[in-house]
Amino acid sequence: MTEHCSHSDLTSCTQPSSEQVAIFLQQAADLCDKRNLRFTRLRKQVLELVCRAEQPVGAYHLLDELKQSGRSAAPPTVYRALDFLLEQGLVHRLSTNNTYLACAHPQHPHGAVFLVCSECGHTQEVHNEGVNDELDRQAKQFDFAIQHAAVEVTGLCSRCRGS
Amino acid sequence: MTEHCSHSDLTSCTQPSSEQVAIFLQQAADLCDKRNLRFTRLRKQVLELVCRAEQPVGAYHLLDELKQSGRSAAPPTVYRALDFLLEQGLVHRLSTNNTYLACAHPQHPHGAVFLVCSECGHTQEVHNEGVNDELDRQAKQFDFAIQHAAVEVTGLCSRCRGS
DNA sequence: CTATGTTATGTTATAATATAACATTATTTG
DNA sequence: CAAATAATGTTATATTATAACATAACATAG
Ligand SMILES: [Zn+2]
Ligand SMILES: [Zn+2]
Ligand SMILES: [Zn+2]
Ligand SMILES: [Zn+2]
Repeated sequence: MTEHCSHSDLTSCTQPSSEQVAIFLQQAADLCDKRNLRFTRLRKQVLELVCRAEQPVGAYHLLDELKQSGRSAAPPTVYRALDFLLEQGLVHRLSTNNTYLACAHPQHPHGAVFLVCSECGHTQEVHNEGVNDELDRQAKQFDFAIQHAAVEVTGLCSRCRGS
Repeated sequence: MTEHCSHSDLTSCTQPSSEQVAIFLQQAADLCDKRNLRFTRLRKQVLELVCRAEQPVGAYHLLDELKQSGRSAAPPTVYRALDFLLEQGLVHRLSTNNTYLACAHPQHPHGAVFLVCSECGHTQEVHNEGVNDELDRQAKQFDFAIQHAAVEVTGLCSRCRGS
């Protein structure tokens, strides 16, 4: 049904093993190669930081990490890298809390639903065709051409409810 | 099916007639009364500005308008009023473009879908039970307790596509 | 392998959005 | 009225993001 994806067992790229991160970065490199785009050291570094984060991270958090790594970095450094990664579908941006997270399935474009815990920040990326179909239907009814759907659900994860 | 609502003919409170605005403000006053909350002059003024706006407006735009009206105003002035109106369900906040718009159906709480034109800014509030049901189902599957769902669809309205 | 154009990054400054903290005023309640 | 509570005023600052221009790295043609 979908093409092979090393992350097919994951609903999110957060908290992956080192090996999973390595595979993810290689996939990103391949994808950029295929599109004749440069997967530069900076872009790779930012993607790795996003990928290794336990939760979606803010741009200035990434900036701090870049600086700590010894690299010269200012806000445009990280925002430009993030913009590139967003355009290529390698990361998502959560507008409800201004954070970024690695995409669980960068191979194919998709509308995603994010379940964002307001307590611990843990965020689950899920792909829900029912929601997408319903939004498509709704858009058609209003003669509206969808460019991007941000579906961000805030609430409490099971762990934070202790249940 | 739903209780009476003077806005039942509207999918959004933007671009209403003066009379519709007046009715809306009266409803807001009644609602605050019922909840034993103060619908102060500032809160009323901010709600009216949001309601009269042709499109969702930013906080600093509202701030400018407040200043122009002669009132002493600083950022907290408008953010506090907006926070109150948000809590009471009288306005919505769009996190994708940091704007605020009057709620089309403040009488009953609801999950809403917003169709936001990226060209002209025109925004349609629609209530889609299919989306809500699907999100509820998805949340249950992950044992996730929804607090708020932000469903913001960016795209081009029919007018901006010239079709 | 240079010259030249293009893409990416460095750097400084600033814009846009939002909140903290504390003083003052208005409103409610006893 | 006095005391408590709620709302607003005021100043400063935090957070998020972009503009503008300089430099460096890379690609491609001659
Ligand atoms: Zn994704
Ligand atoms: Zn949690
Ligand atoms: Zn509404
Ligand atoms: Zn439009």
